[in-house]
Amino acid sequence: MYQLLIMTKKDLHRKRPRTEIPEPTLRRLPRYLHFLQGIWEQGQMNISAPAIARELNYDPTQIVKDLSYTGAVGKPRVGYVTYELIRIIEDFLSLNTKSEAILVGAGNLGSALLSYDNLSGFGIKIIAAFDVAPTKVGTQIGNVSVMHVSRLNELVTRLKVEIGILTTPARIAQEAVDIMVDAKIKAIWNFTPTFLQVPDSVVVQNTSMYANVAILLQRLKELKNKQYGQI
Amino acid sequence: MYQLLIMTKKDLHRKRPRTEIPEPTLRRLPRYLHFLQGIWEQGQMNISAPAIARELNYDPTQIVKDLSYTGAVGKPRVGYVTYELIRIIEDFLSLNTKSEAILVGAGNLGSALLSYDNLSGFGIKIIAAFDVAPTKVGTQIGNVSVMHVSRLNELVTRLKVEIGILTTPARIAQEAVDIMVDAKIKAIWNFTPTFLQVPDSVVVQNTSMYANVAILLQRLKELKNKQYGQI
DNA sequence: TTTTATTAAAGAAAAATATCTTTAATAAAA
DNA sequence: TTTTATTAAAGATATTTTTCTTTAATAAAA
Repeated sequence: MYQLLIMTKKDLHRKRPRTEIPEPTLRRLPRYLHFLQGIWEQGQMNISAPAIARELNYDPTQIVKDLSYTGAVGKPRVGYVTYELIRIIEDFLSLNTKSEAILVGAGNLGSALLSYDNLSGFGIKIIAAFDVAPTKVGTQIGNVSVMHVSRLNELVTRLKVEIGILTTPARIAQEAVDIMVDAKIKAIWNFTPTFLQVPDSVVVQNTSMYANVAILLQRLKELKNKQYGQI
Repeated sequence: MYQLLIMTKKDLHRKRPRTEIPEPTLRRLPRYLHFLQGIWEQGQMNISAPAIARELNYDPTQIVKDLSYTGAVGKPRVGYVTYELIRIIEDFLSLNTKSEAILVGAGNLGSALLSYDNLSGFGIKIIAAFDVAPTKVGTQIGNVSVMHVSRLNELVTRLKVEIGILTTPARIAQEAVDIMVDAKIKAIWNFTPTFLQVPDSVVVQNTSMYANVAILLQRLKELKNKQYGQI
């Protein structure tokens, strides 16, 4: 992911100590949050790390470590204050400050995200969509206007949008990214299976349906092998 | 993920050596595949691991290791035969044998997946969808019929469907999963933020939009800190 | 042919991550 | 009050994953 030629990964980590949250932790935090919201609705005022661990089938110390990244501190014999912990995690994940984003590629997946209400539920608000198809341009999908890509730069620059969601066909993904980077987009959520070329000043998060299917099918295969193997 | 009480993870791995493909590998394989399809279309007959590594910014030996899991072997000084490698990876990921799946929850995200043509492009074919809303039941979304959940068990059992896609609201996710498990679904692709309780004989693949947004926003935050921090 | 450069493959080392262990704090019970 | 059980936090260990190193193979060039 890092495009380093001279620096090794070791050097990189020496340069910025403790600033980078481990990705596994970031993947678990939303899960904790959802669980906490559930028990909060049921009126549970406090929760301990071991209790969370039991419910979610995790290691208790892992939960303590993950939570410590957010700055949350618990009390011995009591645990964490449920609503405080929820607020701390939400703040930490920037889920409260709705970041504005634009979307490029209003095809199947793009339209889905545009009309997917829940998207606003996790810190991102799509304020505009872009496409090239005349059938799409000028329409509204889920309260968001679809404009021609030629207007991307002007709008993004003017409104200082930092996040771009990429849902174009893979074929033209890099082209779309170049336009985004040109308009000073700083973070790209990539739903295409393309490996994007971007400068170091831009972060890319890949959400590959392919990868998820691959893992699911593989685990299913392994499960079957295991069962037949046991006899 | 494994619900073991007496066995430790160590024991587990001792029991099935070399059967479990590392998840990072499974995440990278589809990326290699996409890249290979690209160069194949451009008429490139052979490709070496170091060449792939240069293009995708990976470590060359990591690519060799990942590919060796699929059984692919390359020739020194030539590399791999492009089309053979594509076929081997596709076979390995079961992308050629379209597995049949059902979908539960025909809301925003569910409808999106139903009308998302590409889904069939990666080894899964949704043959039926289920919901409870009278406005949904009886309709067709992307050539797939939406039926009432009460018909799930009969249909899944009769057609021996093994894969279930979960796109219900989080609130009723576990309920829906119980129905799926009851109907002998063996693999669940979970798009809800819920932690699902399933028996050991069922595999779950979580695709959490929340987690992806969390990672993206965090990396963006870190990027800004880094830039301001440098001055 | 013989040499040379390039490569896959296998094994070792390093880094990242998860799990286990110990310690200190503290609320609840005696 | 004093004791006890439970807990968070910190540190140590183990595991997993990635990266580095070495070796052997072989196609292309001399």
